[in-house]
Amino acid sequence: MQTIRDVARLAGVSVATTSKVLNKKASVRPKLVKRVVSAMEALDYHPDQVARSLKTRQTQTIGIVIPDVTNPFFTDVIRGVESEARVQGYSLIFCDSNEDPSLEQTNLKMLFSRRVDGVLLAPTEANAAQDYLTRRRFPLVFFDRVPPGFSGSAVVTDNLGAAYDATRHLIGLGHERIAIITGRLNLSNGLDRLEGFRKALQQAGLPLRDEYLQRGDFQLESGHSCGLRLLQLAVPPTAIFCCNNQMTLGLMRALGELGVACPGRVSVLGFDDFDWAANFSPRLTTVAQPTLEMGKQAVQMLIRNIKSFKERVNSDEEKVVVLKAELRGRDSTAAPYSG
Amino acid sequence: MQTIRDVARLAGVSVATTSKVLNKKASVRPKLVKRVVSAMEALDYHPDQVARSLKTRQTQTIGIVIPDVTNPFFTDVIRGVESEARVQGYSLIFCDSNEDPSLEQTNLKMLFSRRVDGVLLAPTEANAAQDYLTRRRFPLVFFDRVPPGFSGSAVVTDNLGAAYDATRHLIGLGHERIAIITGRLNLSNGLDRLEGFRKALQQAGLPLRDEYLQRGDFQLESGHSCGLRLLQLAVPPTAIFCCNNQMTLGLMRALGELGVACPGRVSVLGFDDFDWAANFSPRLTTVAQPTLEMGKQAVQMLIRNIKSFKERVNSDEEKVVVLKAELRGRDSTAAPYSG
DNA sequence: TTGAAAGCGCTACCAC
DNA sequence: GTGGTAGCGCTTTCAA
Repeated sequence: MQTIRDVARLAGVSVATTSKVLNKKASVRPKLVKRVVSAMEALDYHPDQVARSLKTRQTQTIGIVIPDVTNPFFTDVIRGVESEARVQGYSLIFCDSNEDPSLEQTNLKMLFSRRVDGVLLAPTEANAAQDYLTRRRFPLVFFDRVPPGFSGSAVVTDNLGAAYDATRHLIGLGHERIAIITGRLNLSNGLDRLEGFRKALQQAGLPLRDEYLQRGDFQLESGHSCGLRLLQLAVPPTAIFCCNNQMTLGLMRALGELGVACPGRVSVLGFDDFDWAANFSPRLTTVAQPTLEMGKQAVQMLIRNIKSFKERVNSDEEKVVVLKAELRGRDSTAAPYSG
Repeated sequence: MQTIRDVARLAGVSVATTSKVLNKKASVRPKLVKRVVSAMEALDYHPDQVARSLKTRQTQTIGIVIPDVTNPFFTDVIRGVESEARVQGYSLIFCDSNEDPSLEQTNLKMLFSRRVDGVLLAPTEANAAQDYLTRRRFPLVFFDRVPPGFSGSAVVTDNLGAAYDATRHLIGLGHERIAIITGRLNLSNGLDRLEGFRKALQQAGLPLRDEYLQRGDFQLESGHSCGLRLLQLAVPPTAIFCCNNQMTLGLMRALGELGVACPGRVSVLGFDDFDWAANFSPRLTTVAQPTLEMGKQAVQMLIRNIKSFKERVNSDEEKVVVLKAELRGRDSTAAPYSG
């Protein structure tokens, strides 16, 4: 492995000068620049980022912790994160917490030990990482979900508004027996979607029966079991609002097993859109979150935080960007069955 | 930020001893160990991995470069990679090459500069990274796909066998007019699937008409356009073998647009399985690759390579592990239409 | 404009 | 069993 000394020697200049050329900072005589550059090429020199990081106290690396790589929502966000990070000169250390708070904690510690400049986190628990933010005042941006009563930096979707609009869509179609399969209710994404649903029902003067509120956990299987329960009710709902993509898939399986037609017998409106939802059968009506945008904005906010952290400016650190979702009407929702 | 000196001072021992406790290597009196450990806790000390890496010349980090995070096949592999890497004490630097060879090159250079201990790569081009492998003799394991004539370390699916079995399935159903939508034909995954298809046809004495061989590029849109072309032929095929998931989705869209029933009018067999395929309508018959296994094995092989690289053992470095795929028969394939 | 040298936090060698 | 210290490759004073 070639070092900066090798380059300096070959170019016949000092290590200091070589470093200056490398970083294009101080002014160096063009003649020397040329010599150094060609020495670098001749030696196929790649500066050691590790050594550089040790000296400069920054790694140009950000960590990202998500609960499930397999969920298309998160991979769509990651796509935005990855490209924005690269453009800004940062690399990404990727961690999957598997929706496990203790693994999340482990990952966070690892990232911290690796001296990442900042962290992007979709937390699994109310206060797991909150800790790190406040105790260490470490650059940390939440995305997708935040703990209730959160104060800090985050990029999220307007879940309440999106759920409200989705429910209005169902009501507008004429549905009166509308059920919901919620996600976990410990964080804003689950909580706000339920809240928006409630608000729309209330405004329309529609009741929310206990048995129409099924608590899921954002995993496929809970969508399946909640769906089964809902569809086998004495008076089943004519429409179901399902709070994320994995559960929607589970719900559709339940429909299939029971031979319940959609949208013939029951309309389904799912939270989260992605390529395959548009070609599901029936083509799914969904709430599409601005995933790419969320990823990009989260990176940008994090980098701003990193900068102000470095300069000990604590002013602008706390804010939440709220992105709008979009309702994509397709074939899984229709007027209620009346026969 | 606390350093090892702070810990040493508080514990009343030397830096050397502290380091020994930290790395559990040399023997230290239990009494001192205790003092050091509690000093670490008191100071909330996190050893600086950057400094450690500089000294030890290893980062305990592996880089992974994939062509598309959004493709469920790759995210499934990543899941296996992530968990195995974590268990083995490695972190993951994640890069998306976006199927762009020059971006792949950039990513590789970045990883190299960051002194990752090794790289996992699903290449986009025949000889892009091959270079790095041979010139630098850097620990590198390919997965999913390798250049034709490849020699080196890799973990791949038995694409030829899987495609052969898939085609046999179609033939067994009674199909004689069988078409294929291929992927890009520059790497083993595209090449071998076509080859397996050809072999099965040939063995059955079935012809492969020119117009039944549609060249796609593994992207959704090519599946769509190839599908359209196939279905509008004067004598359309009764079955289509589609060489990856994204193209299968595109193909299903084409079927939908043209109102062609599946499996009524045409059977579809897609390469790559994942959660949503099983509930697509119709439920898709697919070839399921052992994605998790591929991820795990690739990591294990890479770590073996890293070890032997470190010890300058060049013996066992070149080998290819071939994993078996599994045909999952569902509803998108049936006997040909005969009316 | 250039270069000598200190030092980032850690490990590992070597002397005790 | 313990500790002093050189040095990993780099950046960054500071003096020339």
